[in-house]
Amino acid sequence: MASATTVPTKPLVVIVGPTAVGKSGIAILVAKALGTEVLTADSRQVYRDMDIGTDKPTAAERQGVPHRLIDLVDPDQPFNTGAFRRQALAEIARLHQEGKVPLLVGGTGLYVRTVLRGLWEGPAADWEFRRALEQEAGTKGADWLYRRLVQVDPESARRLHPNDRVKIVRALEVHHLLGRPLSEEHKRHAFAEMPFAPLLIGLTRERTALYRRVDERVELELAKGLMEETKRLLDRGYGRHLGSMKGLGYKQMAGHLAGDYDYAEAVRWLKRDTRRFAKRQMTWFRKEPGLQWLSSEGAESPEQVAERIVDEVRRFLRTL
RNA sequence: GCCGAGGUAGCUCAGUUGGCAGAGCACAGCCCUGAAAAGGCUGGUGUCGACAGUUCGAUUCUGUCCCUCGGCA
Repeated sequence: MASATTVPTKPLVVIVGPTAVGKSGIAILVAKALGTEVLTADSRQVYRDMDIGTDKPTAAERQGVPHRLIDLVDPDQPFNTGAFRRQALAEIARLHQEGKVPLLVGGTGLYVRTVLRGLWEGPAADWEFRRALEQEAGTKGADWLYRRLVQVDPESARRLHPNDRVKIVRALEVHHLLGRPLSEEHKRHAFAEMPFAPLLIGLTRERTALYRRVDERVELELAKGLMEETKRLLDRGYGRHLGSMKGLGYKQMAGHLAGDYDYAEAVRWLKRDTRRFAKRQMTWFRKEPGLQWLSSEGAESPEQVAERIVDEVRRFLRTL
């Protein structure tokens, strides 16, 4: 780990942005121009056999550019930020060794952040413990978890809303496993690592144009067979409770297939939820330090955007 | 033309026995350290169709008019 006083010199180019902004296509062009590969930072594309719903580029679309960090696990295998980061660091190290500029591209803000600024090396999820906690919460009332957190880690309790079950459970889990409050560990870590010299580019578009692209992309995924893909996954025993099946697209299609709502509603909700997701991504990336935004207009071709990025990268590499 | 129903938030509608109007959705802002496409928080001034009347006070009652949707001609 590089300390704050040594200036990192190993370059890392990162392209982030909301879903449907056009990252994948542009990234392939940039990677080609730079003679490198694409490292995908996407928490959904890590799952094998989930292709249409996660909008993985096809072999033809990849144009011979190798893509890494996708298809890492089966849909029922646990995956998490830490696993992603370890594999990402390994790929980055390899590319540096080969004299290539690593290019990290994706929309999962947390994954990108842990590569750029580190991750507190705490214990991974203990699903057994979580299940037991949830069960106890079932009998002792909904606010029992929160009250317990107030006792054990008041700082975390102050930062979390009583309704935020997922994060309350994680804080309790860490305290249970380590005997120390999560809030202290996070405060100490503070995302202060800086292993690379980063160039951080955020792709964006005008909001209504972005939302139009979201709707179009949903329609395209449906036309490509999102429903059939979902059915295939369910038939293979990947149930709705799995984290991978809670992703956009699969969640709505599975709900419809189970008879919860009709097809038109499933599509409407998928579009809505994807728009909301894009909005949340924008909120996340907005506060990523050092990020420079690159807004592309509707008329601008992916080639033109890629060219602007490549120019930026060349300028950046000269400064190292 | 007549009869009926209705005109309230961007949309669908609720409501006020007359007292500064409220839900869902849409949308906007935000939080986030091994589930992160997950999970969570916050945000509602809108000529209550127009004009006049009654009233301390009208979106609510009365009258006239305008518009929309049905039905009958």
